[in-house]
Amino acid sequence: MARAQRATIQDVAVLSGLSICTVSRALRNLPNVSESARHKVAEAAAKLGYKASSAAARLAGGSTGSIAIIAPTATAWFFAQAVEAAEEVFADSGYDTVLISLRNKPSVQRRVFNDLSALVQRVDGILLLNVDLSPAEVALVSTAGLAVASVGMDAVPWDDVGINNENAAWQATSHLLDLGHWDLAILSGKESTGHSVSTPTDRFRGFRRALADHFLVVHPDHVVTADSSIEGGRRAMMELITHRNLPSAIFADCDETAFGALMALREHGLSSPKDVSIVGIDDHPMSWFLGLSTIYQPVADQGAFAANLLIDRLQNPDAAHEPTQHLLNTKLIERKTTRRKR
Amino acid sequence: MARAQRATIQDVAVLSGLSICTVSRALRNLPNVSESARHKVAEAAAKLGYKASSAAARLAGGSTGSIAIIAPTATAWFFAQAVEAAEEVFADSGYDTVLISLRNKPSVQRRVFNDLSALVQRVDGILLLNVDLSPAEVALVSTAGLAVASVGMDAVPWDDVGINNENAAWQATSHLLDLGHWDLAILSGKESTGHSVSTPTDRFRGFRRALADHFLVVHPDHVVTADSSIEGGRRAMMELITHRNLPSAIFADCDETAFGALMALREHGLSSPKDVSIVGIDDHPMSWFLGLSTIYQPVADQGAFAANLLIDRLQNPDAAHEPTQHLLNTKLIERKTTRRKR
DNA sequence: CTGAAAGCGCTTACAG
DNA sequence: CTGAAAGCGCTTACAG
Repeated sequence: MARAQRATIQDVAVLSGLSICTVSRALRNLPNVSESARHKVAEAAAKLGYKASSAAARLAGGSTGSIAIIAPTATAWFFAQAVEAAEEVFADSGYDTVLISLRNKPSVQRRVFNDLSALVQRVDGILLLNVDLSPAEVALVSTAGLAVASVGMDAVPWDDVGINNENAAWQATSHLLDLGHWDLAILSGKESTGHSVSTPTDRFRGFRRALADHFLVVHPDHVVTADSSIEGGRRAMMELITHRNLPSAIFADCDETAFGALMALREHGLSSPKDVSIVGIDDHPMSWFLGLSTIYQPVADQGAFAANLLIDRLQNPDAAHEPTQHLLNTKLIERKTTRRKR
Repeated sequence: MARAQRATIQDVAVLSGLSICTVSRALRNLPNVSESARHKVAEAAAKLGYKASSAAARLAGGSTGSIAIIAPTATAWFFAQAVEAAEEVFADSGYDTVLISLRNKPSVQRRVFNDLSALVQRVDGILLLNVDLSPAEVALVSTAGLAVASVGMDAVPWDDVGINNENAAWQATSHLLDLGHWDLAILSGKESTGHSVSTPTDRFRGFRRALADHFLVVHPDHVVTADSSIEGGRRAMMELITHRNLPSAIFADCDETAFGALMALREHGLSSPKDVSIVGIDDHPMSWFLGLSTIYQPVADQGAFAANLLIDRLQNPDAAHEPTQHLLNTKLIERKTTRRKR
């Protein structure tokens, strides 16, 4: 099976009556090409349906036309959203997106970053989504000579976009407090082991600050660790119900944790908001369905925004530029799982 | 920022004391290389941490080391699962995966398949996930000179893996019938407009056949079209409740449709299984949570299986080979939304 | 079994 | 503003 014969830069040069080199420059919008030459080249290229060979371009030192997205997993709702949004931005800018899932496994993460020098030659940039990097890995990435951007990462020497996690948690907790609850528990995300993702820490901090604003302190018994999943939330809630004591309101670190909590409640013949108010963070589509009060965060927007920052760097490689952090707004969505304490 | 200096095939040749050409052959496990040469090359390559430049290999006519996954969308639960499973297989075989989402837009699909000749030079193979292709597109793909495999597609000249949709629907419907229900409605997926995805048609057929097995026929009023989403299911169920009449049991074309139906029920002060039994297809993680009876289908397995078939073709390109279709088993999971009619 | 040579299709200095 | 030449790092016939 022969592959379809494709036009080469040579064909464009012949048809336009110019040299390969001028064609190359014209096609890449480089300076020092006359308007008439530019026009002829564009015309010839269009007629031939010419597309540069990315392999040849890459080998000769040009761009690869690909951007890698590295995510802790590709299946979680948050990441699927962010990945698709970024992919759209990349595709519209003419880039292929190479998807790399760490599959929530440290061993895979280790392998990916060990082989970074191999990846570097295959892509022009890397978009990191909430990847918990060690300082060594951060250094590796930032010296790889690629454009880099990320979503939801901290203290990192490249552009990042995320939300203010402390504030989001503060909003959620304050909502509970404003409803008259003073007996609060938190189902808290696992502290990260790396150094570039501090989401759980920040959210806990927001919880504590909201309490402090009401002259309340965090009760150790009312801090239960749950990995951010339905099952994790269910387990944490079970623990709270059976081994500790039920507070009147709960802040769940994310919506999926809240779903699990709701489930555990039901298994014990309890329900929300009757027996306990619950608020999460995310605004997962199922939250609407389940009537979960939550803090909305724009997920696709974060992916798209970071992707656009990356494209900007790629297009203005030499523009001097300090790493920036962009925080998108979150918003309380009151539904049915929170109500006034009585 | 200079990219890290990488070892080339030249370096390996010098260190091993052999020619570039022998190194190339040894590295690719081609015949006509002595054991001792193979050994020396392996050693030198390991010492240098050598990795072939995929750009150079590709340009010279070798493989690209990439495989494209094309999916209708990357955000739906089903596709996120299948994509991650396939990505794992590809990564373990040393391939990058290029993710292409059609974003559920015909215009994007058109663009992707128009530009197929450009994509062809960037990847060694294509994995299609439930992509509803026109005959022209099928022809385009199958003559592209690439390895191709798919999930959930029909009448297609390459390997496919899926489930028996007619049987799955039959299982679901028979479950309802076995519980004594004879007054059934179906929330049916939209008929596809292309020619290579017949999931909705097959599922409707299974529904009809199960009824026929009990000497029952499909009542037109009890066939409601719903696109496979929560919102679609909700709308369809609303239609059923307000403009038609409520049957005693419902087969929803997929779990997300069933979720929407459950929601509509609740909005009307009704509930399942009290007022109506509901069964879906998928075994979405939320189904467990909501107690939805459903037909389980292995999703990650389908993605992984198809990915492996693709890798096989890539590794044995000349093995004569008829396109095969592999059907994985489905299984009824009884939970709380279905019960005996009274 | 092994190697010298040509070439894949671009880009990058370097002259003009 | 334009072009001839070299070279990116591989693979593929073709000799030996």
